[in-house]
Amino acid sequence: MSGFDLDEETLFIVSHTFKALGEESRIRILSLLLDGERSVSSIAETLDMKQSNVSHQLRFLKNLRLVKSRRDGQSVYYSHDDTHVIKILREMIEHARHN
Amino acid sequence: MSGFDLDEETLFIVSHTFKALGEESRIRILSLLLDGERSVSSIAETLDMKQSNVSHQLRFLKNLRLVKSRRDGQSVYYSHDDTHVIKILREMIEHARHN
DNA sequence: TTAATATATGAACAAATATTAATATATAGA
DNA sequence: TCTATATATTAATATTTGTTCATATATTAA
Repeated sequence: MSGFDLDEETLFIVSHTFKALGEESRIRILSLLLDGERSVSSIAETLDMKQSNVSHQLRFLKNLRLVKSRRDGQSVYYSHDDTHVIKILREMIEHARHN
Repeated sequence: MSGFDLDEETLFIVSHTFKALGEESRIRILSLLLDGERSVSSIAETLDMKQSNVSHQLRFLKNLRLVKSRRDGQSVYYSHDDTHVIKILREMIEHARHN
């Protein structure tokens, strides 16, 4: 009967979602997607990351339903899919700045 | 000129703070501290963790100023030192529950 | 000072994770 | 169909990170 009273499943989701936000490459991807949807290659080019790496990170984010994807022709466009988590990311960035 | 326009230092703080919240052992420590300050040995005993491990995790949290410490005799008592981050943790837990 | 207790630290190890390279799959157009 | 382009996947490697062990430091009491 202490603190948040966390059950195992909640603890699992919380820790994994924070892990998703705890890596610079993924933060930069999520940040980029604030401007709207982006193709994989566009993300890779803009952030100077390997295409396969971007794909891996996007899959990670998609598994947690933080982003969603849409295919149009040869390209696949990714965009945010969790406004609440994005709000939390924004809050943390504001918080980090005012330190 | 994309997304949050993140400078390196902000990116560093944000990613590390999320990392701090992204590990079950540290979430459990922070959760325990909601009830008030606790000594290292008390935390270790309650959470069934090694003393040295608790010490390491507390140092991690303290470096990010998420907790603070106070020595009283032989014991060192730790408590929260960042209400905003705790608020973010609470939000994420609520979010995880309503999924 | 010596012994006992609490905490911190450094090194070693193990496990998890990010990244890369190579390749497979899918789509579009010639 | 063949070629070009975009993305996904698998396996290998590299890096980071959590945990433990052994030990050092600090405090108190005898």
